[in-house]
Formats: sequence, C-alpha cells, structure tokens
Amino acid sequence: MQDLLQIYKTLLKHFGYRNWWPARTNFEVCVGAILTQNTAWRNVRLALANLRRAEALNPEAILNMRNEELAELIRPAGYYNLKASRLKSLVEFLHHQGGRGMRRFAAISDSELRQRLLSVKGVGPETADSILLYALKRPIFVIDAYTIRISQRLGIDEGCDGYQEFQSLFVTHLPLDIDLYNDFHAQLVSLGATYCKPRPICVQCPLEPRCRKFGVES
DNA sequence: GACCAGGCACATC
DNA sequence: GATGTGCATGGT
Repeated sequence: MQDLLQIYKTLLKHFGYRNWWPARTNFEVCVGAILTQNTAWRNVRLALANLRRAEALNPEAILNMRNEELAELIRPAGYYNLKASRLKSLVEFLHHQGGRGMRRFAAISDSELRQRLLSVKGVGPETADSILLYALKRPIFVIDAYTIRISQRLGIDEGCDGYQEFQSLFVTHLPLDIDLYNDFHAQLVSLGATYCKPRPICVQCPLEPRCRKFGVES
C-alpha cells in the first residue's frame, strides 16, 4: 500500500492548504453539510447566500420558518423540499441537544455523538462525519464519493467495500490528527472535482475523463 | 441534450 | 442483505 501520507503531501504541494470547511460559523458548517448532499458546492453557496440575505442563517430563524419558505430560500441547492425538512430535523437536534453554541456536546464521546447524529432523519455517515470533524473538531475521517473513487483509481483501496471499510482504511494508515483529517479530505475533494470524474476514458490519464488523446479504456 | 455534483431514505426482491 | 429509485438545481 502506497504511503497515504505521501499522497497527502503530494496533494498539499499541488493544491496548497485548503483551509476547510468553507463556512463562517460552525452552525453554517452543519447547514452546508445538509445542502451539499449530492450537490455541487457552487449551488450550495447560492442557497447559503439566500439564507444569509434573509437573515435566516441561525437556528431560531430556521426553526421558526415554514418548510415552504425555507425550501424556497435553498432552492438553488436542489432537492429543496427534501433538504428543507432535513435541515429542520438537524437544527432541531443541534438546538435542543447541543444548546447554545452546541456546547453541551462537549461532554459526549465521539462515538456516542456520531450515533446521535445518525439517528437524525436525513443525516447519514458522510453528513454526520463532516459535522463531527469540521464543526465539532472531532478526530473523524470523512469519506465521500471522491475518496472512494480516487482510492479505487489509484489502486490503494485494498478491496474495501462501503463507507465503514474505507474509513477504517484511512484511519489505520494515518496518524490520528484532526488537522490532517481535515485537510486530507479537503485535498481529495479538490482532486476529485478537478481531475477524477466518474467516467475515465483515457488510458494515459486515468484521472482525467475529458482527455481524448490516447484512446478509450475498455 | 447528456452528464455531473462533497447523499440519504425507502421500497422491493 | 443487495439493488433500484426518487429527490432537483445549475454549470460544463
């Protein structure tokens, strides 16, 4: 297995430190984590801008808003009816269980908090882990579609199947380091979004699907 | 016009 | 347990 740290260093050199998550507050990280589900970040930015303009980027405003009103504001992020209800479920959880500034979560272990997040409707493994790492600063490695695709293309996946197995793969091959987890995931997203599309066709540039120079992979 | 984007829940077999 | 489907916008 190629040294994962070496891969990280190569990415860091190419893309520079990513300074993630792209949000102004920890609450905004949580909102973004729902909005970005299966959605390009540029569309999430439009939705976040709408919420900010409406002064609705806070728990109270979201909880007091009708679903239809919330859906209209987040429309650019797609799946807006679905995400409006998911957003309310998450904000209700954060507000009532986490309290002001989510401070009450401090007394709860990583695994217990992860279980509680996963019990919220609309919060799956990636959303929960993004919130744990980027908003709550817990040492949890986030897996997403890019991470899996890149691992498979590079042949470092060791036959992993499913979210949990990929997460174990990265955790067992990396030192436990929140800052490393933070930036490595961000680097993988940068690589994925730039060079690693779902349909690679060039045998010489397997990470670049639009290259037509060297023929098509079977 | 087809493809893609930082998933998830639910139905069906 | 595995697989398929609905949810939807905006950029390339």
